[in-house]
Amino acid sequence: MKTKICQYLSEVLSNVSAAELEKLMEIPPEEKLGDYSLPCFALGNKMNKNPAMISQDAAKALDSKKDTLGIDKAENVGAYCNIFLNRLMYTSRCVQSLTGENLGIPPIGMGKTVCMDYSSPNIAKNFHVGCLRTTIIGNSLYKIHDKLGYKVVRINHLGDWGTQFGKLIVAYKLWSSKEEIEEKGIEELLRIYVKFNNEKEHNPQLIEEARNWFVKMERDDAEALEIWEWFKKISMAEFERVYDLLNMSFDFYLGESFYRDQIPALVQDLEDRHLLTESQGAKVIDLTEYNMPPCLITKSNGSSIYHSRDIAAVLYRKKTYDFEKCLYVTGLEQTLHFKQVFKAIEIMGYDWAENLVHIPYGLVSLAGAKLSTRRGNIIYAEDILKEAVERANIAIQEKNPGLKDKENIAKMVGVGAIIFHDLFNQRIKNVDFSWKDVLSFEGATGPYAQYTYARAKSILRKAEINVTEDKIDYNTLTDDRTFALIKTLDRYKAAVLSAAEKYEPSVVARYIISLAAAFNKFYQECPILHAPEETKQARLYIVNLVQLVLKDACGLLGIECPEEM
RNA sequence: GUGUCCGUAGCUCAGCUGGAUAGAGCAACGGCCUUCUAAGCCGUGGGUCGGGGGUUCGAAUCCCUUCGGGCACACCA
Repeated sequence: MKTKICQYLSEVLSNVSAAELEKLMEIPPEEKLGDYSLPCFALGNKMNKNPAMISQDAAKALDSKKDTLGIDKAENVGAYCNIFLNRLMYTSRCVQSLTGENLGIPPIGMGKTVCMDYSSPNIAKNFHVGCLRTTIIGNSLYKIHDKLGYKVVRINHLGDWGTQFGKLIVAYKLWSSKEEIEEKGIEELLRIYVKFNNEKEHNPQLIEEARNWFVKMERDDAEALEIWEWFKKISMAEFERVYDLLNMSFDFYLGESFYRDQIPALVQDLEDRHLLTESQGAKVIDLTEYNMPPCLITKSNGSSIYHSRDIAAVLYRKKTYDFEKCLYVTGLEQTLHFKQVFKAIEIMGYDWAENLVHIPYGLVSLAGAKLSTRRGNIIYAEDILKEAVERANIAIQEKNPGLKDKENIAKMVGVGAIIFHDLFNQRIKNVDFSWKDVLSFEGATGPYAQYTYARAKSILRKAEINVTEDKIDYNTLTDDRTFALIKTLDRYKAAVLSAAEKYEPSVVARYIISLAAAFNKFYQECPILHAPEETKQARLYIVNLVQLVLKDACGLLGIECPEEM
């Protein structure tokens, strides 16, 4: 509709293309100013004419063609040409689009592969709030890309290689035992890891031993690898519990260790390309001409480091999956790291370096202080999720004690609240963790969206009829509330596309809230089951669309919607 | 110090590819359950968009500068 209007206007107004007009066209701040508006100020210069006159001409021209363009009226206010859409035409077009394939969302990613590296927790450390963010954001971006037709390869790049395992081995030998670790699991691993970090302050020799153990690991020392495998197994069990709670999964668990045998070839390759320089015994890629610190490839003791492992990993992924894009969802603090890695790929001569995208998110703090395992300033993902489910249980007990399948619904609601809370704000924002905020079920929250869905579903159940699109009398859908709701439904496609373009799930989360709010207003003012037959059928059809879009959109965030709550 | 991100209502944030009186949610206060789930809806109060310049017909939005805060700056990941 908008396109048609702009096309026509470009014919009437001289010297402006339809595309330019479409870019200028905006949605007025207030409903009574119309559905679309064309500010003509910028056209003034271009056409060497008074903007108000242009606007007047545009309005006049549109008015004369209103039937074919699907508008009710166009009026000139100042230098704005305000356009009021014909609600009948707009509504039917929008409803038809949503009735079509995939809720009208275009498969722009068809035939393209995207690799995603996210979650990637560190072995031997608990899965905490920070890990929760990359997991939830990454999962949502996966769902969004999947929706758009991309083939997504989800890779959990576990932090399962590196000097920290040398530290753990040293700590294990000094302060723990097989029995203690078998008994207490990850808690014990964490205890000795913390102890190591405290002890090394006054005993620098420890860190040297740890590095040596890591060198042994890289040389396939049997004892070292056996201990490492064991620690990894213990950690994975905990991670799996969290992923199960979240109902999230991966295509591959390919941790850093997976690439260890590819490092020598990488070093040789870099050597051949004359990109490596020796610096203090280490091999580095010098990046001073790009205004960056050097990119470390091997340490002075010969062992690999996260830069080299990330480079090896992306080369492997390109070779194996031939990705269109490779996305990395990690904390903001790793920005420089990825800039270096991407630059290294670029100067190795790979033009696909520009398709590597770091998707950073802000830091999580607690009571204003940095999260720190050592100071006990830490919150575990599992605890948050369980607490939220517990709160949801209590809420159900209060609000709907007769509900069936309470346990499952409490899980959906509690986990939904956590996921939504993590996705509602732009990912770049730092968050200070607050139990009160995270466990809120009112206002702009996951449970609000789920509740709205349940309300819609409840109506459809009670209606006991199935309305088809051809039965709708669009004349019954032209009131302000309903029209506002339909206009909101119409924004779904744009929201999904924008979220994908910006790698920003919050766009979808915000959209969900606006749709839920529009529906709840509609619900309040427009009776559905008690409306006259024609109106009832048409409204039921809209309720059905709302329900479909809500569920679909929540799905893009990784949130499940219960049929009742 | 260098780089980078953030600064909008009491709190948490939208808006930032420039446009009409700056929007939500929470918190506060006041209404609405004999009608489709009150985890809802309606209303009231609350803002020199960190400060200062500049560009523009027009700046929360773009540029410069300044202040405040976060993060990063090779042998941890």
